[in-house]
Amino acid sequence: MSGNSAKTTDKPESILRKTLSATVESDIEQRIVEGVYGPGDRLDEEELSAKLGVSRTPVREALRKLAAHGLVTIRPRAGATVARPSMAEIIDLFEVVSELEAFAARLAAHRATDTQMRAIQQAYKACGKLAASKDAQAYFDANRIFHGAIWAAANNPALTEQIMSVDKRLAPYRRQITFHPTRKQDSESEHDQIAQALAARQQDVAERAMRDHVMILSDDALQLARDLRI
Amino acid sequence: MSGNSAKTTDKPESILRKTLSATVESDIEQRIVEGVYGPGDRLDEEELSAKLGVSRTPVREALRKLAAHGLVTIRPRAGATVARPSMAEIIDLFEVVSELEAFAARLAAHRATDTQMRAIQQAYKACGKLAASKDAQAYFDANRIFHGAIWAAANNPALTEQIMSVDKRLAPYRRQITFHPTRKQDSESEHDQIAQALAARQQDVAERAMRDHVMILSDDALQLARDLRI
DNA sequence: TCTGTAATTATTGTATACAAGAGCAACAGG
DNA sequence: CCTGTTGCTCTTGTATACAATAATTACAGA
Repeated sequence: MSGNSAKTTDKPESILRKTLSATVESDIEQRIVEGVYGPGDRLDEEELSAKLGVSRTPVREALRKLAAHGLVTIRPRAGATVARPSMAEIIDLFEVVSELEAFAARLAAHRATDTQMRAIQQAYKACGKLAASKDAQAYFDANRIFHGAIWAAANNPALTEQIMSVDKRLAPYRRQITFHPTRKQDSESEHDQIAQALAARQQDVAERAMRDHVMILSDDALQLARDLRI
Repeated sequence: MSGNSAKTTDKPESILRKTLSATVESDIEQRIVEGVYGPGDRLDEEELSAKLGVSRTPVREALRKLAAHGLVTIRPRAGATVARPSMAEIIDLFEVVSELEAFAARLAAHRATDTQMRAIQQAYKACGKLAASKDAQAYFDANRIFHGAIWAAANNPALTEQIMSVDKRLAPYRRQITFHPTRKQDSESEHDQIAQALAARQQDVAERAMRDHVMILSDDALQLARDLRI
């Protein structure tokens, strides 16, 4: 058994043999990331089990896993809620993710295969087209694909995992930004710098551009959060 | 020693209201980090529940949480085992943690309070004293305290959390190194550089020194792993 | 009306029972 | 001797029952 485990592409979401609990987890997670359940919302076990058509047991296990990832807060004997990080925590998380993404960009500049590089450039162009459009959700998704292509090109699955983990926790706050009309254009010029640096395989430039890009996003998110009194 | 583990051992996470599952989790985690259960070892639910004096339910929840942290691998319907990352995955994890620790060092150089700085220097000295000693475990612990003091001085709890998470997964491999006699001396000169840079609040130097320190550790760990055919 | 306390309620934490699939062993056939 | 199949066993996955406690409400007294 220890022989050729080969390349078990250890994807976070890889569900080879579907167990119920796995689908329950991704189901709840999706609702949180998509904003169906917002920060602070109560996650009643019975309610969820009824909604998902399973008993409390798999729901509980899913909630525990999500809590381990920081997406959900569980207070003993007081139930689970969608995590509601304080302003300070949000700042900290953005700081971490900006560093990780910057590192991913550096690695990508160094290690991206030709195929991966093409994927990045393609995702960049797709973003550009949607920047002008009114469809914020489409741009949000395209943006995610662009970043995801860079994470993949870093060729470090553990790094990707870490970034995605932190990113999920920030999803509610990033989402807000996307709906600000001016942000998309600014974001595009930043994406342009990143894409160019990567294409030229300039590690330092790519790293710095990515860090700045995420930090600007962070500033905007925080400003918005402040305005909205989150 | 099946006796009740009412003794709250050294737990970094403060548990306000102790629930059984919480203690079960840290109990299993401790056994993994301390090497009682090594990579690949099977974690039988019934066996653990008997050993810990609880039913399967809390054991299962604990295992799920540990799996979420990457410390345990769960294959559906095939049980849980202590995670056994491939060589490639170990490299990736070291790469991530070196970057995170380097970032923590940078932040610490910038943000450490005087008290925090004193704690770092104190931990550094404690390491130095133990470097010459034969007590590998004591040095291992002192080393952890030194690094922990720097993480704390970065004043970014989210970053500390990430580092600790990755660090736990690497514990079995780091542990090996500590028992290599030459490593301790080398490590000390590296610690010296880090401590000096922090004291002088030189962000760039501290960052680089820490990155190099962890990467050297990584190289040694991998060499050793290779020798031991892990 | 406000406040502190006590009973109540509702939800979580844990244990146990049952169902279902994976792994193993015995065995038949080559 | 090896190999593929078949049935059994053992562990996990899920459901449900019960216990314990946090939150809420009702109420008495100021």
